[in-house]
Amino acid sequence: MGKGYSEGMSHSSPFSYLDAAWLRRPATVIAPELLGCTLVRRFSDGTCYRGKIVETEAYEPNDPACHAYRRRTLRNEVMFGPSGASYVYLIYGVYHCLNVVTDQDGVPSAVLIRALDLDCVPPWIDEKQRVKPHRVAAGPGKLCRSLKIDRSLNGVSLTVNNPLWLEPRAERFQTDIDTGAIAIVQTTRIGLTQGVELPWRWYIADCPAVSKKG
DNA sequence: CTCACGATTGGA
DNA sequence: CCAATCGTGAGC
Repeated sequence: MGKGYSEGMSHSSPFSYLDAAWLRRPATVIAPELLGCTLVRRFSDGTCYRGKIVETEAYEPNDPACHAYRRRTLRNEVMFGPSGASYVYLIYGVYHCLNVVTDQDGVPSAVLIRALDLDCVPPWIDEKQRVKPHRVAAGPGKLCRSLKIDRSLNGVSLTVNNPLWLEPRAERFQTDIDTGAIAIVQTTRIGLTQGVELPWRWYIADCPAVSKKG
């Protein structure tokens, strides 16, 4: 079995990242493949925080739960654009959610990043959250809060040294997937009122950083 | 132009 | 179980 990540990476390590070509496929294909990959958050001072993606959901055209289901609007604009951009929106007037825009230009689709296993807890995280470090980014809203992701990052290109980008699976993680040492679970999405039956949520089994339910 | 509601979360 | 909190967009 091959690595599965040679395509779409602009260069070999250490500066490789998941580029627009790699992301130019259906969200339901990308979502499970993003598990084990790394989300990097880079601040203007150069500081970077990394988190392993442990839970994702796919949103596609003709999917009633997709923000772009009805029509193109100001908010969902970026979902209609080319792959490799971020789609960040405000939910319940309180939290932000981060998506990765996927598929061909003109095909509105995205993968929601629902949970991360952070490499370290950022200093601005309050004492209360620190008690359970691997729960700090367990959930799409918490994830954005932990990495200071808001709508100012909507539509940014996910390329190295930008505020956000994605890095491929570590070799060890891929091996563990191939041997079955690590299992991926597929189930229905969370918190929806439409498209509830579609099994488009994926997460790493037995991972403490995965958001509740399922 | 209005207003009901949401891909959530944490506290009662 | 329920409130917080506000941008969005469907419908009038």
